[in-house]
Amino acid sequence: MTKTNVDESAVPAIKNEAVEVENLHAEPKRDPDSLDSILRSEKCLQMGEYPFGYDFDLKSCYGVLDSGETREGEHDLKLEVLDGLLDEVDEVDDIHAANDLSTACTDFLWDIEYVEKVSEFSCPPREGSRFRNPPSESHSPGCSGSSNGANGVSDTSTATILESGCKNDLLENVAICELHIVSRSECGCHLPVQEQICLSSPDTRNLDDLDNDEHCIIVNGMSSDEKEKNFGASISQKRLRKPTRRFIEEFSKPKLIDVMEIQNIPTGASKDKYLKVESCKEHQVRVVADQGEGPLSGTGTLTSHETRPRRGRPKKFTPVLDLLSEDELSDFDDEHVNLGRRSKTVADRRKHQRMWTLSEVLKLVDGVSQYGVGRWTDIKRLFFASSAYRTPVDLRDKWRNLLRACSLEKQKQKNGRKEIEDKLKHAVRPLPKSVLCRIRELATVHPYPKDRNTKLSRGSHVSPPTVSSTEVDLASPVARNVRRKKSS
DNA sequence: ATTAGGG
DNA sequence: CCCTAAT
Repeated sequence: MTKTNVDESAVPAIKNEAVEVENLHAEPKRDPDSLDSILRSEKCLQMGEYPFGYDFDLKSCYGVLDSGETREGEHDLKLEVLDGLLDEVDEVDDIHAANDLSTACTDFLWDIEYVEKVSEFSCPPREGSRFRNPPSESHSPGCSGSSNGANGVSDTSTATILESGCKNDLLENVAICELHIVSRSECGCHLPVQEQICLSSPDTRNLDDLDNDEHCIIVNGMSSDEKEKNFGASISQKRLRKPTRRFIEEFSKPKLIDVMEIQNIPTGASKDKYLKVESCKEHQVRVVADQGEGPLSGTGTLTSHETRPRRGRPKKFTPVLDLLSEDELSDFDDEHVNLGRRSKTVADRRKHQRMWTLSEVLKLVDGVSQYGVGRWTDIKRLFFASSAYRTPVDLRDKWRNLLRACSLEKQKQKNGRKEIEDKLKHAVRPLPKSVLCRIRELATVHPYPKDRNTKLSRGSHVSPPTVSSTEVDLASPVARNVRRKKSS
């Protein structure tokens, strides 16, 4: 009896999974036929009715997933177009946001269902007739028992969960569930995970030079083979409950760090994550609620679509809980969990870091040369319109850092001191000399507010009109009006 | 809402 | 990168 029961709980999981995959990759409004039926069936699923067979759902889902060459090519087409437009619009973010929204609601319902299942785990299925599990279509390997289920999972997942210390017998079922949760996170349902795959590809330099937008394209451009593989895997995994994004983030962290270290990308704040995970051993239950608000993106460095909502400027709040995105839901949880200890550690603050690519720096330099220092909003509008991350403040911060780097370089040239050499060596990504040059020139034309006095005093006289850089001259009409704080 | 400055 | 104060 127990056996059948497990099977049944697996079935809706699979269906749910499939639907989510669909949601993830097809922004609605195309192909009313299959999509509608899927959505409808999803709805029914939530209500506990299964008018369509398991068979049907799988087929339609696969059909959609294969959309590459079938009649549903429209989906891919649209995605491609979107990706192509990345430089102009931010729609991709919206898409993913939409997905989050749609899945969040489903998950809410699903959680309820899940609780039911667990609570009557040992009881014979009362509503068993609803679930059909045609052997012919069974894509789920070893769904017949808990141990089998665990075997179906990748080593990493298993290790991770063991690491998390799910030793409690009472939690055994939960543990199984979590195995699948984690495995799901590695199945490529979430784009960031897919990106890991991409990032492990050999050509690191290229990635570095690419814009993050371009990352996105790469990710979406994954060969259909890989896609199929991933989705196939995801569908075949039994999953009882979708993890919160925070959960995924925590437990996939080690992998991210591995990738980063291979690439020599400094992990920065990520180290804190380790500590956090460690501490979670003791408070398993808290794992879900107590994590940062970021999606699997983690240190945004590796993310493709990063929808990091900036804390400083919260967009309009939607009072209705059901309408909140998953991130916001997590935040909501956080509010309750954190009520007691509101203090935020440094680790919490610096969770989102996105490495500045060379092209971004160039854009920034261009922007400064055009607008001058201080009009960060304008620069953002003109040069970083496509990157939702990078707020004007970020630009300013980056510029500050660039200047710092330049001055460091200068010091090195002046007196080749060892300290400075070391500092430069440890610098994350030594900037090309040309860029450094431009920055230095701009620095003299548009001195950064704070350094203004020091620079002016030390450099005795700055010669404004003597700028060699061409684009600065081109932009000078604008730049000159800008923010020349009279040095009183 | 934007910017500067500090952490 | 985040936060806060000032504008």
